[in-house]
Amino acid sequence: MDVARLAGVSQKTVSRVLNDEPYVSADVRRRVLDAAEQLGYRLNNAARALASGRTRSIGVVALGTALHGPASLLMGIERVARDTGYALRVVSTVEGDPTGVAGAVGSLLDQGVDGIVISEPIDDGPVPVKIDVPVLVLGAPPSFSAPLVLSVSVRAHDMARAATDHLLDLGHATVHHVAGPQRWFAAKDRLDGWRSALAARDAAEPPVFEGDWTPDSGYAAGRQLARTRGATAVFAANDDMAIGLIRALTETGLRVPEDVSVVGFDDVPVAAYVTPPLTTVRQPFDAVAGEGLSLLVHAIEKPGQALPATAGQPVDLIVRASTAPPRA
Amino acid sequence: MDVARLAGVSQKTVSRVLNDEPYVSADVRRRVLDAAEQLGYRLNNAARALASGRTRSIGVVALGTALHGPASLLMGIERVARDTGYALRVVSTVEGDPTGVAGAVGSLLDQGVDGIVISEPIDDGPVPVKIDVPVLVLGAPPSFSAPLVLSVSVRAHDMARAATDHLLDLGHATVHHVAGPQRWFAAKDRLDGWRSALAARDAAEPPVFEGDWTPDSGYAAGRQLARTRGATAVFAANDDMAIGLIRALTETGLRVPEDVSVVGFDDVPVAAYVTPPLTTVRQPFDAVAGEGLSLLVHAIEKPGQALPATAGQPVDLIVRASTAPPRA
DNA sequence: ATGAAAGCGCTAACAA
DNA sequence: TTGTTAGCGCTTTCAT
Repeated sequence: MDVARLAGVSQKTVSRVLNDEPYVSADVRRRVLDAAEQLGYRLNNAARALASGRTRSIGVVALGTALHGPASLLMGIERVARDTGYALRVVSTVEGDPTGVAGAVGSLLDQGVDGIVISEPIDDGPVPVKIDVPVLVLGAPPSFSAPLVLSVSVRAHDMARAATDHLLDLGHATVHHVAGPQRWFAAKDRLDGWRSALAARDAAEPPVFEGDWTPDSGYAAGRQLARTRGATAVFAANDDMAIGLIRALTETGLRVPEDVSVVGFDDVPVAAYVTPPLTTVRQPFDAVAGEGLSLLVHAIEKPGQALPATAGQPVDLIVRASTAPPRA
Repeated sequence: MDVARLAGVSQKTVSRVLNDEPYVSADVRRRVLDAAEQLGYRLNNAARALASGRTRSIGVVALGTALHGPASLLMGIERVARDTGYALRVVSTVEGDPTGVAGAVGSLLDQGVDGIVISEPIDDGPVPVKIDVPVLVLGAPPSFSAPLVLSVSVRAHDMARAATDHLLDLGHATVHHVAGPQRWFAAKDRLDGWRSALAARDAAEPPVFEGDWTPDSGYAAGRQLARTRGATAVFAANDDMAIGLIRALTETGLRVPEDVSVVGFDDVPVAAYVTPPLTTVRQPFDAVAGEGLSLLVHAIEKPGQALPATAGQPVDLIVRASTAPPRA
């Protein structure tokens, strides 16, 4: 190889230097580095992967959407992966794709990855793929056959519960829920949290409106809710739907929070600036991504070893002006 | 290789079948496919890349943000890449990273990619990296040394101009601008478009407020603008800032659109549901991603051949309730 | 502390 | 239509 020749050493020594392996004299190291620099040399990743059996990359199955939650999570994953020295390969599960998560995972396996992150998957049924690398599932129950399946939760259940409790604490008799699409685990978790909060107080459980995360669907729910007698508090499964909901209520002459209190979910950047500023709950995307990836990298690099304990994230309810006690 | 033995053919024939190459009899193809299926066999991508010199992957330099624009673009890119049979490797440029785009590109080159997409880059200065694959720049001027640099524009300039013209057409004497951070080409384009619209009508050019895309910065601009005499129309460089701006205006007793008209940029999902519904301009992210990637894939697969002509995207101004003629 | 040889699993080029 | 022979550029293993 050229670098080796230029530095007057063997190929193996170049490999040693470039991989920061021990047993290289400072002098040789310098010569090799200079030669590599001069030649603009970069290690060929395909060859390394072939020879070593490791790709130094992590595959992510993402949802093909620019929604705040999934997008934030993906960016968090990218950042941590890069920090830990792994490259990222991204595949997203498309709406109409019959192969769903299985297809996405298969594609990552074809590409060759050392680990896989499945980010906030939707419920697609079983994943009939033999996975031979560790898998990290973010925000949903693990349901794969793989040598090791890790899971880190965003604690959406607890957050939804806190949001509902907040409304109940304010004195509302019960809380309505505008849910997300129930094929999403994230949506299911929030609904469960809401439900358990109601159950704990023996509050009546009103019928659920199932939206699709868009403000449009929140708006539609709001139109319907405005016709519902005695609805004084609503918990929406994301901020976008909450905003659509508030608009519908406002248009029908109801005031927020005087007539109806609304809580959202996500704390999107505009949540503090809409009218009224939205009470919501903030998801610790970065923390979840960081914690999950550390686990995954650990599993990749030290297979078989016990995993480090993880902290668990706090629930972060942000009270703004869209919630108030019900009128007397 | 096992599959070859099981199917009773040579390794090369297996390769032929799995790559859909011609000159394989239907019978042999079946046997090979069956054997591969039975063994759960997948081609080793590292070995293919090493032997063929192609990775069948495209690298994306993304902005490490979940903002609507960049996130939408990334998802659009992913979709098209997958459709065209390329895997995606994503690196994002981090805020404080001194190596910026150059570092990100270097990392992709290390990984090995057949082409690179630089998505809405910020102005980082020159990129001192020898790139040896075609590069596609989305939404910014090409400024790299590479065998081929393609560029597809979102036409932010024209859109900003249309937004400003809309306000001017309504009868406003001039239009204020809340700009994005000027290190972003996207922000610069919008400012230029605004400026040229004003110049074309000989309208006075008020001082620019430079925000950072967040509603907070729009809010700050709004506080300042509320104190500005004669400000009746504002064009904000994105919807989030427009929403913050409207809040500040409203809090100081000004009404939108009666006292001040506001136009945003992006058409985020909630734009139609805030109060008042926001007049804005929609960026054709999917179309831009699709067009750009087709070009890039063409350049990768048919180097040297003339590129197909591209359509160019229409400007899509969406007039809602946040704009009106100035009061008499 | 350094080097030589073998081979990772494929595809390219050429035969047959 | 199928098979043979070489590598691709590294890392591994074993010497030295």
